Amino acid sequence: MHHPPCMTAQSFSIGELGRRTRCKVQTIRWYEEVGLLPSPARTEGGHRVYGPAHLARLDFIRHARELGFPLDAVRALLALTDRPERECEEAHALASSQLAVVEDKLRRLETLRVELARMTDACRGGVAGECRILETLADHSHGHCASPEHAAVDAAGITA
Amino acid sequence: MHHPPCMTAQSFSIGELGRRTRCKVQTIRWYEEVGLLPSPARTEGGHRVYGPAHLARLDFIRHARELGFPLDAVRALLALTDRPERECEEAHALASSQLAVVEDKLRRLETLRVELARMTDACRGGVAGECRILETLADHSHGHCASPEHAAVDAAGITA
DNA sequence: ATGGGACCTACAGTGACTTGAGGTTCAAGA
DNA sequence: TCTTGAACCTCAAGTCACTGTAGGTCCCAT
Repeated sequence: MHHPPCMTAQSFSIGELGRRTRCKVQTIRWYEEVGLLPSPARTEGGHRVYGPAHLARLDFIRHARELGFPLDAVRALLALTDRPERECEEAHALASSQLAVVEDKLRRLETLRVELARMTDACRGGVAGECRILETLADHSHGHCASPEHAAVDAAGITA
Repeated sequence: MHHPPCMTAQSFSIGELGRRTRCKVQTIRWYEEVGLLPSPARTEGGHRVYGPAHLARLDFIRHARELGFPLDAVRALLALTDRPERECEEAHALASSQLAVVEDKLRRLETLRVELARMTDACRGGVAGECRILETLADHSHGHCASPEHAAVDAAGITA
């Protein structure tokens, strides 16, 4: 078990970068591939070598992703940090639309929680033929209340 | 503009089934392909013809999906309805694990909501270089509190 | 007979990665 | 110096639950 290679304060390997950002190595490589993270320098043998700028940028990306911003929004936010003289209206718009998305999901998940809780509560064990859970699922007139056009939308997904 | 074809109480087309279950036609075909919905009879010309049993089964599937059960769970639940003499323990286990998933997501989304609200609140307009939103995202020591091993897990996804 | 909506198959694309195969490089210990 | 084996490399395919497209066929009211 040896220590990580090329591990200084200024320069580190992809594995070390992953450790510092709680990000999988493959994910880092993928962010590079899709242009979120600039291609780093390489060793003679072809291993990636990162510096503090990469670390900061990846931290930014991870934080934004953890808040549920889709990659396109992350890209737009990164572009803003690269041009600090521009107005930050766009950042505000992206953040508040993400807030709206999250609030909407909270409302819908709460509805699901209530129905699931009712289901599990009603089931008193026994045979599948008499199971309340299965009955509820089979009930044609179940009480979901999404608007028609958004009926089946993303209720499974709830993807931030 | 003609009325839907072969549209009786007992037998109907894929389009009519979709209308009755709020389910897209392609999705129905896909459920058939992956074995959730049995292959229906066909007309001479090859059009699918469904009956009440298909309608009931698809309603069941849609309802379970809307509650966020993954397809494998839906498959297991359907298997139980097909064997009503078996114990419903499994249904109970599936429902309560789904409830736990939803509750976990609610907790995490609430955390996100608070942080996003704080961010948008703090931003008072101006130039990107001074934007609170961008600063917060860039802040290395941001206050997310997920456990280490679940840190970046699905915070973007929040997939039910 | 005709027009055109509804249907058919087959395949590609989505988001955001994850997993796998198969091979190469690096650094520590002997 | 050599060996070991974790960490690295590329490329390709798989995940989930669909959605969308292309190019054709069928059905049925007029």
